Amino acid sequence: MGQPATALDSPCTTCSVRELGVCSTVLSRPVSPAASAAPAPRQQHRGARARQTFYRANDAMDGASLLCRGWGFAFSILPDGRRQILSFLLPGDFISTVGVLKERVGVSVQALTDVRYCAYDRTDLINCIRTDSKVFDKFSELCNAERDEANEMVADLGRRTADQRVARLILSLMTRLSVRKQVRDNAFEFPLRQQHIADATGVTPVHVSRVFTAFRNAGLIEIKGRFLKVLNLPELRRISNAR
Amino acid sequence: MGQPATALDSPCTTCSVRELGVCSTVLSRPVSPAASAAPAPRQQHRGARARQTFYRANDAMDGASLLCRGWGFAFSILPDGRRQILSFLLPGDFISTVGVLKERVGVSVQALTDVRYCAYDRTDLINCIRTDSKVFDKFSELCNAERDEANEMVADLGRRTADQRVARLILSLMTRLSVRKQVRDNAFEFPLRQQHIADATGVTPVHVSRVFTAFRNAGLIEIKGRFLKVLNLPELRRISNAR
DNA sequence: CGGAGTTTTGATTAGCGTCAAACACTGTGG
DNA sequence: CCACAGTGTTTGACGCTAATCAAAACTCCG
Repeated sequence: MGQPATALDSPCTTCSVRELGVCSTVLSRPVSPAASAAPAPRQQHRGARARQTFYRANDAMDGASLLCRGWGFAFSILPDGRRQILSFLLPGDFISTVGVLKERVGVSVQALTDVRYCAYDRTDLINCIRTDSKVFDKFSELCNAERDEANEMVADLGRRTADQRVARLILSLMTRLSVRKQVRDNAFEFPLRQQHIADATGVTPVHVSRVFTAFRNAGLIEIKGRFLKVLNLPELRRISNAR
Repeated sequence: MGQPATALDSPCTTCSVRELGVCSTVLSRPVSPAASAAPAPRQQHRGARARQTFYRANDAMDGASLLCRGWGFAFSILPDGRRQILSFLLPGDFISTVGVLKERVGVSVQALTDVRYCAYDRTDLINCIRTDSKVFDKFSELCNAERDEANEMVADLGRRTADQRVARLILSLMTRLSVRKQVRDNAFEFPLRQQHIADATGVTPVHVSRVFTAFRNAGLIEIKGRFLKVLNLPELRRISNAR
């Protein structure tokens, strides 16, 4: 509900340039020759404070958004009020890929840290996707990747133990951050509360604490400040696939 | 591995006409005037016997397929061999919507009953999607629906009890069949074995049996032959959302 | 230093898995 | 028509995973 601070509304110099990975680069600068007909979609930067829910399920989204800075997560709320986190969003991620195509989506999005995101004009964006075959391909690829992740998540929740799910979440975040060059020495920023992990892996916060304690005692991970360090990567990998 | 019987290879008169719902109609006959430039994608009908796995994870798919007749399911196999069913496929469903765009997908597809499906040429189909805005919209809509279902499934597996998941699966199938006019008097074809339900809901077959027994004893459902009848719809709905 | 949010720990219990055996259903060949 | 095999379902006994409840400890910030 609260308005983002003015500092967060200022232009974002990093967005659409390099750091966000391929998708934003492709979108902001049409790369194929045939694309000159389609101008880059109009964009507008916005910010949100940590803990702020900046998209609500079934609210009209005025545009398709790309996360520029900070972490977020997409979630849905069950009728009884419990929360299921569907995905964590890292810089460069679209806030729901298929949401690009649709005004109203059934998920909400909350900022985990202070974030900045870039809202593209939907019409422009769809136009761009349809006109530029490179963008079309890129976009299909993103849809596929998102679907693959959703399938992975279904398999995890349906078939794996709490230990495995937590291990896989850690590894999955590490891999994604690694692509973004944000892992050094097996350590990376980790702004998640145990409640978030619980809501993503389908267990209770209490049990997440026990799993973490077990992992720590086994010398697998170390958490200091808002950083997580993997101390025994092979073993964590083994656990994540075990059984 | 076995070749489908010749009867299954004969032309499918129902496909692409009416019964499959909007998607095939749109795809087989471009509806918007602007679409005359894009011919309907080439298509080829094929069949598979019940239990046959007719697409294997990461095999090259020669085309994007639409299920014409019979039931199937998409699944993935965990490293330890266990199976997670990702979705049940009913006549008119695309076999993985995003798979339309990609040659190799990470899921396998098996026939639940004898099936007939229609393989569209991928290049033609993508062309059609890009050229005809109605098809593009329809396709986006299908992607969105598929993503919504995946999200629902994540929430179910992460947050609901076995009773709820089974109830929701039954209701979800009933709703989808209802749209296809294949529900009469709250009863519908039900070719699933309890093993399938177990693999879809993330429980064991033994427990599925217990849930079914409980539902039967409570006068909620009745299973005869390969048909399922819902006897107390409001109560089944209540259970599916309870807690 | 106070207070809210978060994590840890312990005790108990519910839900579901595992194992094993019995039972039912269907189609096959004699 | 029956025997039999193969597949699928039901039932019981028991054990383990993770939920629940409750309290204490710890952290972060004002």
